[in-house]
Amino acid sequence: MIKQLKSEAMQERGKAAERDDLRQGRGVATLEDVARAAGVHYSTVSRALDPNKVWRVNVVTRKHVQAVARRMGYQRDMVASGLKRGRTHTVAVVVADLGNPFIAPVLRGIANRLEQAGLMSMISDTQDDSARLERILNHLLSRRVDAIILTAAHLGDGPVLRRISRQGTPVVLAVRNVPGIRLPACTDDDLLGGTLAARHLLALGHRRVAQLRGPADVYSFVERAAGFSKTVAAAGAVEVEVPSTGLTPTLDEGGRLMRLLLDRKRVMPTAIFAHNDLMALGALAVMRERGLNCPKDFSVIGYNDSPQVDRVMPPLTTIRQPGEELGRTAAEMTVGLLTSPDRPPASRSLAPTLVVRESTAPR
Amino acid sequence: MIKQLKSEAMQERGKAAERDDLRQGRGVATLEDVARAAGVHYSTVSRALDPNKVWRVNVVTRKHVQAVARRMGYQRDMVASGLKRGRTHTVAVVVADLGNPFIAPVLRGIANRLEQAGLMSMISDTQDDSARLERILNHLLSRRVDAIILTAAHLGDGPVLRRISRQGTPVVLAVRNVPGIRLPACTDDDLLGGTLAARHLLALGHRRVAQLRGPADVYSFVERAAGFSKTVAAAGAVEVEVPSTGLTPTLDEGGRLMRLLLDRKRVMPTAIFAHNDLMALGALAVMRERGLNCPKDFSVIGYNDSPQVDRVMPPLTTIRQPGEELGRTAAEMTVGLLTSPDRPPASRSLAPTLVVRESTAPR
DNA sequence: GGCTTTATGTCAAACGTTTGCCATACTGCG
DNA sequence: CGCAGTATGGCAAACGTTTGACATAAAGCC
Repeated sequence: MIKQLKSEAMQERGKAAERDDLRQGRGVATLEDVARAAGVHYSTVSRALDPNKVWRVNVVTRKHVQAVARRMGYQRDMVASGLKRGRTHTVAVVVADLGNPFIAPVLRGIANRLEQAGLMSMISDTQDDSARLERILNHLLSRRVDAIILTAAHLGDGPVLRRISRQGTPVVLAVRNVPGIRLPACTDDDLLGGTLAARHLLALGHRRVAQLRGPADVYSFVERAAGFSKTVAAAGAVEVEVPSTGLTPTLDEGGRLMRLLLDRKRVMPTAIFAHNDLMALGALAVMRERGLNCPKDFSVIGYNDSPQVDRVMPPLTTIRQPGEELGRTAAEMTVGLLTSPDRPPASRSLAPTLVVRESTAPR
Repeated sequence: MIKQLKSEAMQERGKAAERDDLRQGRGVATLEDVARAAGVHYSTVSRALDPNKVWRVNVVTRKHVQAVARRMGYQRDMVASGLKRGRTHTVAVVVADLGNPFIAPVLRGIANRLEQAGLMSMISDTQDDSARLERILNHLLSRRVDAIILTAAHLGDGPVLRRISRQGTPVVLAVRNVPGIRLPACTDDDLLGGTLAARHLLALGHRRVAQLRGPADVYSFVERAAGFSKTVAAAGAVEVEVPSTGLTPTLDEGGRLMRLLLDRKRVMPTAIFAHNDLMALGALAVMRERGLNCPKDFSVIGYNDSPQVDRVMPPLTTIRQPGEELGRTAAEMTVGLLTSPDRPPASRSLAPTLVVRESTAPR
């Protein structure tokens, strides 16, 4: 009965004010606009719309306020909210190269999981350059992103990452790890991946092999190289050295290394382990332009199982990294870190698998 | 002389305060921290660090403040600044599908241009779903992004876009246009693209052709279809209808349509125009699984010239959209819109080109 | 010397939310 | 009826920056 009255009174107050629904700022309603229209104080509106605070407001008032807010199309201003609460509900995702098709599933995994948690992802591209990375990280810090998922780490980035982390923004490493850093990471087991690649080539009877190496300051490639070399050596096979490593793990660099290898007038390998699919594709292109055939002249194995490499010519044998799962898990860890910052999630390493196609053949 | 004194006094004041450089909040310096350390009012710090306001502060003070700020690693809090100024220096880029390799160059073009203007890009993926798009747009609004570059528009999105635009956030259309909307757009000339595809097939002697259509509510595909059909009809050739259109322009849908076409026990086309490369690839996969050969049994032409389609089997004939340029131009328009909101940039339509490879052959 | 300029810094009010605290009114209880 | 207890809403101070308005002092001018 009393509630009834209350409600009616509110509607009266309401009507009077609703005529000029919005002040004419941006065409967006603020708490104060809604408050005026609903005939209550704006703090009440704030509470009525905050699931964690609704219990502070009477159910009748709440319904009324919510209705008015909905009608006016009120949307909480995340900037103001972010300033006050210190949470922007934004997670930055830093990638090395958006042009690498492998990254797409990772991003999808991340975005999907983050969205479930009400977080948005903000993607930036370092172009595999540490200086750019540092600039980007500073920028992100000043934007107060809630966390950073970094898939573009180089070995030398440790100090910067520690600084960022110390300043209070959680950092989660994905895909690329940095050894010795105390940061949760979700990566592929690259040592195993390199081993699988070597075993496959050895099993096909290859005794002279070579690697087209990715950047030496990226841990993933260091590990792939190590796993590969160790396995090759253990089998007593010989590894032919390519006199350079890729500056970036890209098509062009893969091509450059392949040319370098071919131009050395020395003993040739019969099989090649490219540190990622893009480099493998680059190498294949060079082979084609020199009239060489894969897998006849060279067996080639890539890494990542990027989308579409099953359709190139020849379909690429490769090591599959579980891209989407890596992304999802990294996002999962990030969410965990945000909800309970005290207990940081344990790092995880996911096992890659060998995918045999037609770019590798028995010797 | 006087300035000298001033400077010394400042240093005195400074020293006293610098001992406890930071209040212990987040490990980040605020204007007030810097002000205390430098012995001036925080508004002075704000001005000393704002290129547009430095003239308001004496050169000695300025140098001093800047030095202190640098030493303390001060970084302007973009959230607070955004709240006050109403500019977040963030541009949202909305894409339909990050898994579409064609989008990578577009994004690179956008990011590079925006970065020059001191803007960050925030990427989100609608998965080609209008409901998701609306949710995302609302979210972006509440985050007060400075502008939105939309590459994922559907025909039905007009009202939503108008609403967003009316509420004060500039929207620029890229890649996909929406006819009749008064929004600057930077798109490919899809009508021409469809025409080029048809001409190419006709020139090869094909008289029965079919289209694997992208979503009927995306203008790009409508245009491609129109350009193609018109040209085919004008030449007196016959267009075999596929009894469905792709729900999304993806690999799977391309495959589905191809199956549908093959399963109809009716007259078969000799050439196929897939509305994008992904759909073409999907169709090729189905052909392979049915033991059909491209280009022997069917010539196939795609659209976009996505990265890597020159390496698939058979290398894909396709219509090239200038992805990076599309992105760069859209970003350019956005920057223009932000610097002079009064005079909106004119829409632009870039011409596509035919890229002939091996998936098309004479009939 | 008294006057107006000009240069430079400080003050304080925003921006839109969030939230601890207070005021009020109502409830239940002896 | 008086009092503690509870439910509910308002008040106002933050969050960190920006910026118009003001204060102060020095400089220029007659």
